Amino acid sequence: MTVKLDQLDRKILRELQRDASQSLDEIARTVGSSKTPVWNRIRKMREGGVIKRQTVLLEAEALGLEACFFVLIRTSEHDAAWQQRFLEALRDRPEVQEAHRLAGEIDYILKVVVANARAYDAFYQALISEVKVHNVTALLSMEELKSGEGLPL
Amino acid sequence: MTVKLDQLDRKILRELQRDASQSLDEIARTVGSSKTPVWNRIRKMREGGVIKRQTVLLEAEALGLEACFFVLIRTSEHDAAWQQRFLEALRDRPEVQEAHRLAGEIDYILKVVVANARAYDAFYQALISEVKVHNVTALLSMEELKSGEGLPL
DNA sequence: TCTGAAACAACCTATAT
DNA sequence: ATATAGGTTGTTTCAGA
Repeated sequence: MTVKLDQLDRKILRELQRDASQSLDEIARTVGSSKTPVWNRIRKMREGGVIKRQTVLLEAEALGLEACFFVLIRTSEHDAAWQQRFLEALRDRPEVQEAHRLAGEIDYILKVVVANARAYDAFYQALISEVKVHNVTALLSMEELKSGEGLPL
Repeated sequence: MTVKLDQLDRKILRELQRDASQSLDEIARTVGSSKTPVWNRIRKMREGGVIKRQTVLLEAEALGLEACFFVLIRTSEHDAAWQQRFLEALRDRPEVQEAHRLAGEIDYILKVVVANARAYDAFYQALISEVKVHNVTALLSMEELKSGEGLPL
């Protein structure tokens, strides 16, 4: 089920990551190939799940989302039922941009994007009323220094 | 310079975030409008910077990037020159997917994606040799529970 | 696998409402 | 501000090498 990627595939992915609105002709030219092979490779990488989806990056501030928090969560509950409920709570909340289960002292990290501090508090209250957590630390982002450059190829 | 967004704009953005490969016709149909207005609105949102760019989301594992770390950094240096050098170090490193300056005890958080733990150590050693930092804590992700859903509209 | 070309679909502009 | 329509560009398929 693993697609093998050669240098040409990686060049194509690099271009797509940089600007997915380019035409096949443009991509073919910059990677030094022609339309059909580029198209076939893109199709295969889509089908093989290497390319998950095509999307747009939006300016959060323009949408009135001016606060970004990283939330560190410790829990005492580690049973399957609790995990399931926690997972569902995260999936249900669109403010949660990203969630990871961690190794070590801290059990989870979330990236949460909301309108303001009050909206974060509403999120926090809702979350802890749904699932029991031992300790929560919120780190407030003052400035995004880097983002959206895509994976290194 | 701020583009005002109405409900139709937001519906269009929701569709674009979900799947930017859709045709104008499809989008127009699902948001309950027709091609020309949808196209004009997209153009305005592009020009106004609401839509930053169009890209593809890739499967990191398929590219051999199997380790994801969140790195918490404390520093004692807070002068402008240090900040500048730190910023440049981050921008130069493609492993750094995201970087934020924080309020509070912890000064910075990074999201770093690399092939494995050894590659992370190489990154870490390179970083601390370039800029002086007081304290670094790395949180290793065991599992990505949520990502790439896009901003809430 | 790639090339080239033909068929098809979508984009973008202009014009009109 | 939205609809209709046509020229232009881009995508997809299919021969053949």
